[in-house]
Amino acid sequence: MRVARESDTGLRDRLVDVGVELVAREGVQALTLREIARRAGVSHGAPRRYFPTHLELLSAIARRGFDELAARAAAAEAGGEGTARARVGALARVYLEFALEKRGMYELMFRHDLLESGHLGLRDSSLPLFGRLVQLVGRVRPDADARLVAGALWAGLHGIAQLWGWGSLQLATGVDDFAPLLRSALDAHLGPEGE
Amino acid sequence: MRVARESDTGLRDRLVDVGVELVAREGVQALTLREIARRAGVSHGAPRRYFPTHLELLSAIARRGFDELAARAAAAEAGGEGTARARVGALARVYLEFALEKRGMYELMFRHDLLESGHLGLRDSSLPLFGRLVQLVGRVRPDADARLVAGALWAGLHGIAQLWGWGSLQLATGVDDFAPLLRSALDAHLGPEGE
DNA sequence: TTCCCGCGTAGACACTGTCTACGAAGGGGT
DNA sequence: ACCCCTTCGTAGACAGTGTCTACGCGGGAA
Repeated sequence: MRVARESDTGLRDRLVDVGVELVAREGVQALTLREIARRAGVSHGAPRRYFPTHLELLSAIARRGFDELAARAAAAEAGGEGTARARVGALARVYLEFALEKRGMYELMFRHDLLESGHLGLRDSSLPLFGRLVQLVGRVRPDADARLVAGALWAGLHGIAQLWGWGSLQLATGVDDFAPLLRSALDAHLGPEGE
Repeated sequence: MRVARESDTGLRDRLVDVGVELVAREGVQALTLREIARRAGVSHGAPRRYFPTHLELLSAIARRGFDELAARAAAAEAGGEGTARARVGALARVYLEFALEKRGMYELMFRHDLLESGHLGLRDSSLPLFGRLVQLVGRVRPDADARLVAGALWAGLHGIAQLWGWGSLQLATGVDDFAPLLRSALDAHLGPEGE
């Protein structure tokens, strides 16, 4: 049996670490199997023992992203007071900030062609998050179908993240800050701020 | 000089034709330079004379998508009567139907990493379309900043197209038809249907 | 005829992901 | 103490990719 020393993280985790670092620094297209192996200091065949396929390694990297997003959302909710409306706003802001701050990772997380078909991150991390959103939306707008409104709101956030992320919305709308767009989306789906 | 016979489309157009056909049939990942050349019946080096780089060929293919989307939108508007609200709804429906009917093409059109950095399609085809959307939105909601509302609405449509396109929204919301989501988004940004 | 030039061919190169055979290292059972 | 055996990483092959370069064919122009 192999004894695990304290600083011995194991190759599996090291590969994912390298991937997270790499996608943050150079983007999705840099996440080559061989490049990750190189930066981890092992041969190009080594990852195969832990990740039978390139997609599985990418999926493991993406899961880190989903986990961090969930953690950020949890942290935002931990400072617990405020109206439901304000909480949705905080959640949305966290979401957009994550997407725009960690662009490469966000892109990876939503590149379904690069991830295992199981939609890993969604079921494990995003669904609870979406459930929480539904819950809050239901409290803000008891009149409407909360899942529908939450779904449309999520789509709006995703669209803003994506389109803003590479400049289309700046070009189209002429604004240079995404906050007004976020406010517009929130007002639209939840009603104006003052309730 | 070379005489152009009637059935002689020229290799350049034939390559783009093959690409459009291929992306519709097999998806973005099938749009290999060599595969396109193969299906066009030429050697793998031939495309290079017309498209110095793979990205330029993909961009030419994507432009066809932008053009068709613009054409569909124009056709929808040609049947000219109806309130501004109804026109926005028609435009939105056209957009979503295009995105979900021609999934591969839509994916290509918004894969900025595969397109020339000039964002060709946007400036030439999408921007006029967006301008028209702004115009209509301004008529529906004279109170608000039309560009902001139109931007948020476009983001919502894009998000629905993307997330619905690979099943996330179905999974999250539990519905199996995107029409309610579209209606929810339209109602949110434009106010309920009955004006 | 002879030249030239547009157009496509064919091979090389570095790179990718996957597969397979191999070797080093170390603990457990006898 | 010895051997075996499992674990883990190495190294090479293979088919495929995008790009680059040298080459040849073929038809209009001089």
